[in-house]
Amino acid sequence: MQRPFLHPPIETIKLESVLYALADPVRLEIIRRISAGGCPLNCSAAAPDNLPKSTQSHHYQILREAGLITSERRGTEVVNTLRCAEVEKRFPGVISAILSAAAVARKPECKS
Amino acid sequence: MQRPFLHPPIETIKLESVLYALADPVRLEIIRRISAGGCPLNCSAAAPDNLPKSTQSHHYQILREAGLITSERRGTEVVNTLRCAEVEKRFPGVISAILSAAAVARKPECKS
DNA sequence: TCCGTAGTTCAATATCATCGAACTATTGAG
DNA sequence: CTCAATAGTTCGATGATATTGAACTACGGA
Repeated sequence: MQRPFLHPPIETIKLESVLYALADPVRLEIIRRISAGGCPLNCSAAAPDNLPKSTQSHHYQILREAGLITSERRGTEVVNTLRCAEVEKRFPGVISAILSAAAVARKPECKS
Repeated sequence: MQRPFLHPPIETIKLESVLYALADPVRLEIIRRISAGGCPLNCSAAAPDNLPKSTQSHHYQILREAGLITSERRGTEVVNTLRCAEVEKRFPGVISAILSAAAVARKPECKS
């Protein structure tokens, strides 16, 4: 067993950390993909292709520590889930507005 | 005359840059203060006390380049104004949600 | 003209991000 | 059980960015 992932209690997460996590194009894209798919995604699926795995790991760690995702080991892979509802309750409107803006910024339409 | 400040056209500003600018505690506080006051503020007034001026300058530059404020020289001081309306039009809900969250995060109630 | 105020620029150091290489854990095949 | 493949993690080095003191610029007032 590897050392388990740590997920901060929702009431301890900081707005600055959430914004910081989402300020990176790669991380914003990860969150956007998980959100668009509507279901948990493993690390490789959510991250852009051709991105080194060590860099991916780093980004997932930051998203986790910011309180935006939970990560769970499922056999050989790690499944990541948005903590949307919790975050939305703590910082109302923040995530939803950012996700809408990110969706528009990408394409006129996306089957999402 | 010093070299004038550059303000990006609103349609060119990037969501990531906006989030990045607001992800820093100092910059978030600056924006919060200008917003709370409801009127333009000079650099020293909006930034936390005891922060070196060179650091302040740096933060204002980032806020400007992100498209969040306009800066204008008025005699010896620089007056900073939020571009809230424009930003809100470009990324609906983003700034307002973040400002609300920041206000709550600071104090139970703030006259804002 | 000289001084004080407000802010900028520069250069040095400290902090953080990226990525290849080596490693760990788990699953499935033989 | 052993071997190999898959999915991620950890480590170390390098490059980028933040912070800050010191020197500088610009303006307004005595």
